[in-house]
Amino acid sequence: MPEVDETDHRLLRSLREDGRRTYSEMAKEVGLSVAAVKRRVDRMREIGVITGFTAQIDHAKLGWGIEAFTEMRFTGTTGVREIVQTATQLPEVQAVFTIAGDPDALMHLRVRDISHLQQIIDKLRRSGTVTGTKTLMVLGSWTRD
Amino acid sequence: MPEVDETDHRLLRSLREDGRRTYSEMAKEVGLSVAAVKRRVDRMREIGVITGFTAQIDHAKLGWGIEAFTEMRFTGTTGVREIVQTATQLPEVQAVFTIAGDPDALMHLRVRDISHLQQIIDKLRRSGTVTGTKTLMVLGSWTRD
DNA sequence: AATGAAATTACGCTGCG
DNA sequence: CGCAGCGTAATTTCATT
Repeated sequence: MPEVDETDHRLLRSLREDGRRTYSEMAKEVGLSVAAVKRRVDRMREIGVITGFTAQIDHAKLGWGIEAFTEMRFTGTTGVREIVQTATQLPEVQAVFTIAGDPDALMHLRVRDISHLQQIIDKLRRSGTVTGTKTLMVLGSWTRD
Repeated sequence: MPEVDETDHRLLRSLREDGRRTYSEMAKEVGLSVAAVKRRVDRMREIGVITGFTAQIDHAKLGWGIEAFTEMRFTGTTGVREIVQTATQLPEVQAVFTIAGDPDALMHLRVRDISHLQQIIDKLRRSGTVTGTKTLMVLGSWTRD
């Protein structure tokens, strides 16, 4: 569906590195005019290749220093929608991945400290049809870009 | 340590929702002048609360439709640095989390298709001192914002 | 120390060729 | 796609509390 050529990919890479980069900067990078770059970026937003822009935050500096992944298992009758809805209401849940096989879901959590983590896991366990959890504590992380 | 007040938090929320939001928009939101908003955002970048800005991409629309998490275990002699360095050289690796306990690391992967996934897992397994892997295939995901 | 207003520069945006 | 023109935003400076 989307025709995204090599120039578009270069623009994407540039915007992933710095989402506030100006069109004139990118125009120099790819050797096009400012207007052409804007049209390409606008188009990629329209077709949904670019879904948005966001600020990257150092959560540890805001006092949310603990990061964890929790694997969750549910009863056979539990639907995906319920899983996600339960989790999204907790601000500590950064992301929910539904999984093929075992476990049923993987949740990315951010909390202030260990007792906070325990509290959130307890909430998740109590919320409905959870049959088991296993939590992986993150010691360090690296993310592309 | 960063003093981040309630106004700063409102600006952070605003910029996480839309990283290209203008200072004048945010100024209206928080009831300050454009200059004051810019100073606050600049300051949060300086102290490292805001680490950058980035474009959000729909990788499926670019043909990278498969997402997975791979848990990895290593020999006792393997250092964290080696683990991360191995992974970061593969463009398919989106993120690496080193973990307390079992497993030793969790890798977030994006690939074009299943055979591509197999190929990457093979590469990871062969690269050094891996003693075991377990891969969780992502069926669906939800991310805050 | 942080703010607002004013002035300058740069950028975003649109229409036309 | 490039060019050109106009409007808007970013950025710096200065003055104020």
